[in-house]
Amino acid sequence: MDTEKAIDKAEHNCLEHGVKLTPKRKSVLEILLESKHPQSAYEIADLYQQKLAEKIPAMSVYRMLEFLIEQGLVHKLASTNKFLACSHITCTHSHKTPQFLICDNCQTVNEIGIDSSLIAALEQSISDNHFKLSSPQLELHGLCEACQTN
Amino acid sequence: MDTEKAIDKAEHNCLEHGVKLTPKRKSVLEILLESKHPQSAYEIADLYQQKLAEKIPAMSVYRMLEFLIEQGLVHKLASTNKFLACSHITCTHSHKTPQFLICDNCQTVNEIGIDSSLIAALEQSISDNHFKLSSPQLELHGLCEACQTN
DNA sequence: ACATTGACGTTATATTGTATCAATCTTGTT
DNA sequence: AACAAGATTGATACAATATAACGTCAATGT
Repeated sequence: MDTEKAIDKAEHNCLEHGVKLTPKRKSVLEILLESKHPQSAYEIADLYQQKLAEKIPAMSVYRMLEFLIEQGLVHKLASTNKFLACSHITCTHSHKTPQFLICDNCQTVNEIGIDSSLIAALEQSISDNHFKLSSPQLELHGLCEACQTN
Repeated sequence: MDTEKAIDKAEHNCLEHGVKLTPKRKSVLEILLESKHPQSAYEIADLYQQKLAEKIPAMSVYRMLEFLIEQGLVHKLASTNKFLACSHITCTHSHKTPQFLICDNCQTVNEIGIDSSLIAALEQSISDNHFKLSSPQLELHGLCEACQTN
């Protein structure tokens, strides 16, 4: 994944929405783009300090993550309390239900695109229960290809 | 939902599996069965104290929850860090993928049974990504029927 | 220039969860 | 009954995650 391209896209995106991708916000996004695995807010604070030789309060990291999540640039994994850059930042297609395959062994996460007809069927099944989905996000735990063979 | 019947079933269940549903574990399960909403571990500790006029350490609550989850009697909602009794304790059919519709307004949770062919398709889509699911659990946030109209 | 707003810092505190070791209770066996 | 072994629970400490409240400063528009 091309970090630079993603950052460009993110900046463009923020401009369009009339919000600011400040240097610190950008750094946090960069850190997540360069991370192989999802990171906790405190881990991000550590990485920030390593990378920029400057301390950052966890409180600030949470605020920046909140911003990035609002802009759809970052996702939070509720099941692990960690954060990761949206892997579709550079895509043109509109974002829908994010779906994550989380490897419980090596922690890598695959943000997949489940067949949209499947999602539609799922949503139908849900609306049959008279329920109105807000932002569906599927987090599925298991083992990735590499970890299955070990 | 009939608490007593569920407790009976749970006891039977534990007997079959050669594990013990101790009085405290039973109390924790009762508390969840009688709760309208999912509860955090610390909330359960408070309810326990109210109900039994006896303090219980949070650590113990966590252990009892762990036990109850292992027995499939309780679920943990990863997205909210709360616990709830499985609403299918008294059912005879085998338990599969638990799926929760969580109302973000009133906190009620509906444990639904999504069409099994749908789940099968979802799992197919996942195995197409060379991923091996461990215990799929879907947590879907939104608004329940009652809260949509308000 | 001035007021307003947003971004960020600072501190404190709440909430959720785990590690560790001691005490107690069960159970099976002798 | 007496004992050993294991499971259960208590007690204490602490780690990890998250939010609240308030202050400062800079950017922005009027």
